[in-house]
Amino acid sequence: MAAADRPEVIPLEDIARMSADHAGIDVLALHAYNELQRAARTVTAALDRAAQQRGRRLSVGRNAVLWSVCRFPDAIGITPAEIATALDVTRATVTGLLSGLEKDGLIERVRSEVDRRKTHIRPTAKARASIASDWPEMSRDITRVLGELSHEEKTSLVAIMHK
Amino acid sequence: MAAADRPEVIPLEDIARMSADHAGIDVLALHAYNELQRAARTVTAALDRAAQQRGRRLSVGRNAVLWSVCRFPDAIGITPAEIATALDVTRATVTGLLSGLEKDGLIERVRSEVDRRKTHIRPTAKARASIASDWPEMSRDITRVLGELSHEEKTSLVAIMHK
DNA sequence: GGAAATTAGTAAGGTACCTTATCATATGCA
DNA sequence: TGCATATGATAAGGTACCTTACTAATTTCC
Repeated sequence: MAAADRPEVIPLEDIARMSADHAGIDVLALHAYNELQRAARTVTAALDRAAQQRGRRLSVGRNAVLWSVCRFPDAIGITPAEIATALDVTRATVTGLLSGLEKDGLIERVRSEVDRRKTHIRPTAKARASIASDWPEMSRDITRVLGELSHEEKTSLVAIMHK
Repeated sequence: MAAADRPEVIPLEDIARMSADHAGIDVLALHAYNELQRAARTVTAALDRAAQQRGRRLSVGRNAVLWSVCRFPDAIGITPAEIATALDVTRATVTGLLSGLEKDGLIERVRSEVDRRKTHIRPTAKARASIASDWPEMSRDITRVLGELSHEEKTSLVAIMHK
């Protein structure tokens, strides 16, 4: 296959042509959907590649949970149900992800004194160390992968999370 | 759990606080990463839910392939290797996805006359019918899920696919 | 003509994620 | 006091995706 024959990853704007071909279809929306999925997959792959060299790599799910956990003041600790709400998955899913993190020694479960049904999740010292060593590189990788435009990036974020 | 205790899905901007807590870490980048993954998952779930009511639902992978196929003039037909390049997966993966689409009668494989190693992939009449009936609803769903801002949406797209 | 490269496909396997259904425990309220 | 509800955990399963390694056919280039 000659280089000239190879299509650009996304041909710049045959969106217009497709819109003409398929009247009544929001081609831009479909394009957005496909790009969103591809971006998510590609970034994950790039992160895996980068992380492989220095060993550890948190899965997407575990990273999301740890991220939720670390967004809160340690003194309190978020609960699994709250994480489930934030991530829009079932509590069962969160339980599984937390168990993985706990086995790795990254979080600890502390039964609530106030409401004994609840468990407060807190990052461990190991998690803090891990974060201190991994997140800077990870954020550097992400920044490199996502390229420029932390400005529009933020815009993008806000728009997407608005949904 | 009282409503007041429940954290917003994404607390508006404790990003600043996290940035202060974790010097040297691009918190915005990590946030972008997590949001990207969550958005991809949430949109997929929403689409599944919407599509379930009217039956058929193309998986993310098959949709991406069909999307690639339909971006090109029928007369020619894209090749599996080109799809693999566009989607950034191996040819084996594409073969599998194409086989699924072919079994469903949505694409056909046509051996190239020019280079007999190659196969040209073309959407079938059934695919055209399917597209005509499904894509409008799907794009409507996506538009609804992604909310407003086809303007910023496009910006978002361009930024992400720029990576 | 023959070695090297390319293409599509097959085989076999693995990972990560998520779900539903069910429980035991613990609260809250009428 | 007792019923409805919330919480976290467990069990059992399923789906989608992707990979590496290999083969057969074909083309390309020296």
